[in-house]
Amino acid sequence: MEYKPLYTQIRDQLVRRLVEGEWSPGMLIPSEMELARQMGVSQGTVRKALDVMTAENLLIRRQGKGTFVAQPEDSRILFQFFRLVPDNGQPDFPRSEVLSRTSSSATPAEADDLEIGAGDSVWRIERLRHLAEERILVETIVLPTERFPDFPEAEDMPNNIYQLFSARWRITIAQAEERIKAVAATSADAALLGCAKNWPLLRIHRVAKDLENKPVELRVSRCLTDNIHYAVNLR
Amino acid sequence: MEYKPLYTQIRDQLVRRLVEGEWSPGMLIPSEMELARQMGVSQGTVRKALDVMTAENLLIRRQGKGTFVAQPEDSRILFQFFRLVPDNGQPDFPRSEVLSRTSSSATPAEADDLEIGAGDSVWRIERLRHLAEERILVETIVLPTERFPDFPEAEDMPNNIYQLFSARWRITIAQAEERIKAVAATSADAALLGCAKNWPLLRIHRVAKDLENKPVELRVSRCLTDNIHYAVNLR
DNA sequence: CAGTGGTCTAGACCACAAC
DNA sequence: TTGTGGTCTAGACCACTGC
Repeated sequence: MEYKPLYTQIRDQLVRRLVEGEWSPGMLIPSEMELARQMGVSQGTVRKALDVMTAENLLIRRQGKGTFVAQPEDSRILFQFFRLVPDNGQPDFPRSEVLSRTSSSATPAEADDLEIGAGDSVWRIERLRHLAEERILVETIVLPTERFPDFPEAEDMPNNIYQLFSARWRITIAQAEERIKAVAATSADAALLGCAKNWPLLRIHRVAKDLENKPVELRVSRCLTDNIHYAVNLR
Repeated sequence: MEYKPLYTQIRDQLVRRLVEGEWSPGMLIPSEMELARQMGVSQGTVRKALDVMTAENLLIRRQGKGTFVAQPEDSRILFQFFRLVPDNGQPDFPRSEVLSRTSSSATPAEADDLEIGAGDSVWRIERLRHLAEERILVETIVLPTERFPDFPEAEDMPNNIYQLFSARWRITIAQAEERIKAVAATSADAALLGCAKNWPLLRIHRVAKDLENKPVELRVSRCLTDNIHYAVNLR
């Protein structure tokens, strides 16, 4: 019972040090040898823990240079959470236009997704996103007020909102679960996206989680997929 | 240039032995020690190769028992290529009803996806699939005749068509790429699915590839997502 | 009990980057 | 040249399985 290999214990200790802010995104962490000395295990065990964390996209290792904390700007993980690509052409990152930011209370469904109490205070952000001058999606982002104090005063929201989470609240998005459906455009969405009412849209319901696997963000996107698609690789 | 670590060379040799049918799905392969002796490397190098193949879902390892070739029926990989789950309730495997099987020639787009010549002969299968008595999707499967001789004489198609590929033509589906869009139901699809014309459907365009990464199957599914969704986990 | 994979260690050498 | 991660080896012990 409860048996955990040494390397996963080492991994958990290292994640703990990340969560507590000992190392920030982009920083060089100590070498394998140094960590092995600090933690009293062999270099091979540290290596296995680091390999696991690299597979989890938490670290980036460079031969000859060292091991670095991954950051949302790293090209390797830029598209980790953005799977919409043009049917013809290269993947590109969309620019965003904030339509509104309001404070309200969580619906029961939202509270369930975010694992907070029904009626708890949340921020609600509406964004319209463009890819190469085309409107491609409108999305609603719901954030628990408790995890994101002072949100309205935040500087202008960057394209990649997870950069802001990281820089301002030290929150790293490590994982997300998406549920995808096809839905008919509402009048409101149709007006924003410039399509006909009832036009088929891809609805992406995302719950994003932090390093400790606790839900941090709920996001529902409605996408026009006339010239783009959602790409998935099954292995 | 062209440098490949020893363990990837070992992995490639083992995949070769799989492709050539030395070991069949479900079979026990030799132990790490035995393979190390056969191939003239250390047990650790074999282990790394086996770990890679396990991560690729090609092998299943059981402590105390040995290493086995993965088979399409293994519960772990049953849902590897089927991501549609009910909004409420447990994942389940759909039953299938074949609507038609015909022989025709590949359109240019199909030929491109399958990496065959335009106009090459293909089989075309239409299926309607049900989940818990509900019609959930209609799909068109396109297979190159060259890879699947005698297809029409094949015994009744099982629910899981990849079992048939494996058992009858020794073809293992190792990977698939899916492109997802929202589309409006055509009259034909609406009639088959029992929904209104122009009702929003999830369109899944899949190219499935074998162990050597060559395209084997093209499949386009149109799904009713009123009570189910397509689940994705981003890490 | 013997045999398997799983973990852990220790040390060697290689490839790469920075100085 | 020095230090890093990447690969490879060899051997020890543990946990699980089946006899």
